[in-house]
Amino acid sequence: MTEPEQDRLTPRQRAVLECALELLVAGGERALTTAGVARAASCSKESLYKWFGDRDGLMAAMIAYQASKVRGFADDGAPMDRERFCAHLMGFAQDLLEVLGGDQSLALNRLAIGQASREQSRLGQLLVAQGRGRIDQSARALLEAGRKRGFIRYTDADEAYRTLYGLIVRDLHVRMLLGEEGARRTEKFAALAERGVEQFFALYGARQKERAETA
Amino acid sequence: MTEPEQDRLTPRQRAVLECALELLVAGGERALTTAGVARAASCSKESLYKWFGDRDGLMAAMIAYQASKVRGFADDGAPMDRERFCAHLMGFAQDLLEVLGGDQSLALNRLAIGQASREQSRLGQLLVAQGRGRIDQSARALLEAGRKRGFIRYTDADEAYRTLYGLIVRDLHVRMLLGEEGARRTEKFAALAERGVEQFFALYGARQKERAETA
DNA sequence: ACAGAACCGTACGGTACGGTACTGATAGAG
DNA sequence: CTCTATCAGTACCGTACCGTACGGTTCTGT
Repeated sequence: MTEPEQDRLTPRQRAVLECALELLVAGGERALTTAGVARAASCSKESLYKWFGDRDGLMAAMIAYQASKVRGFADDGAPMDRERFCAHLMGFAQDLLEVLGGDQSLALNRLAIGQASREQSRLGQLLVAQGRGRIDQSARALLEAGRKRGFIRYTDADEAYRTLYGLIVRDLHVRMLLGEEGARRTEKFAALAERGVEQFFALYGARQKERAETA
Repeated sequence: MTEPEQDRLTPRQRAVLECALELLVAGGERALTTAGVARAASCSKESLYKWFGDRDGLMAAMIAYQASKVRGFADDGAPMDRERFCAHLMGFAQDLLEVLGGDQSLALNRLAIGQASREQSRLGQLLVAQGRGRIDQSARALLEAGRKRGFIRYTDADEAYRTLYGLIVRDLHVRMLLGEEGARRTEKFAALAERGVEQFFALYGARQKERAETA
């Protein structure tokens, strides 16, 4: 838990998880069989059970492994004008859309959602905590950096972030999860990101006077 | 297709679909077996296959049937002041959250998302078209009624509606689909709806002068 | 009353998968 | 060289489920 999941895995195990992810992306949960993973990764089923316990353990390891790839934004305290802050927000928005619309993210979210009804399975919690948690933290740091410099105003950081998220993503994530064809037009992500950030500034942007004070 | 799905179904068949929905809600897709549905609904498997073709046909019928329950808003041209329009929007927002957070909606969305990877299955498309289509149409009618009366302004109705949706739902739908505990606090839906509508007015509300002109 | 259809309950074939056990190969240590 | 630990590959078992078939029962129209 405390140490990164990657350090607990040998390179061989990581390669196996990569193969499992490819399988999941290609064919959904039905294709994620223990025999199929073993065959695709050229390892024995016995090793799978030795390393990951059971099929649920394998799926959990896949989620944790994939989440460990996500890297975030950290406020380095460097000077940043309003242009750069806006560009950072736009970059975050586009990254968010591209992550959510990525093959592996969609496949893992579908997997976790499909398992959400089973009471004993905690894949959903795991995905939210490991995957989304990092993105959220990154975005919160970015918002806080903008607030400290007077570009935006809010009292509740969580509220502001969720609004930003809603303005960027809207119902696109669920539509992509449902497999709607028109939802994954990645070439439109930039325009969607720009509009979302504009609307966010309209709601949370500091006024001219306040901006002038801090400038 | 053209006629409502309810008319194509006998009361017996609707009762069977209700039982199947209960089963799905209780235990997820794993619990939705043909034998289980037959046992729960006190009908034979043979009848299931006679009525719905196969298991996929049964699931599609469940989605269409559930979608046929949704009723929408129709602009009757009645006089409506700004207060009533705002109340209508709030009602829509809260209804939306309650529908999306309902047991049966979550179960069916999980089912459709779980099947989304299978190429030949079109449950996702069906759910979007049948279920969400009605909600969208209702909301668009409501927004257009408000625009005609000068309470809100927009050029792209679709864009405005998607913004409203994003401000209301944010990432709540996916979090509920993933089974996150804190996401389904239904007692907070009213507050969420109010905040979303307020922010929507901040973005799309007509200005005082324009409102005065049309009053 | 009676024929035919619809239907319930159950049983069965075929298939697929999760998990376990076994065998042989390989590589490093002493 | 030998011993040991690890792992790939395979065979196997129990279970679950889809789809079909069949006997018996209820409903319906004449």
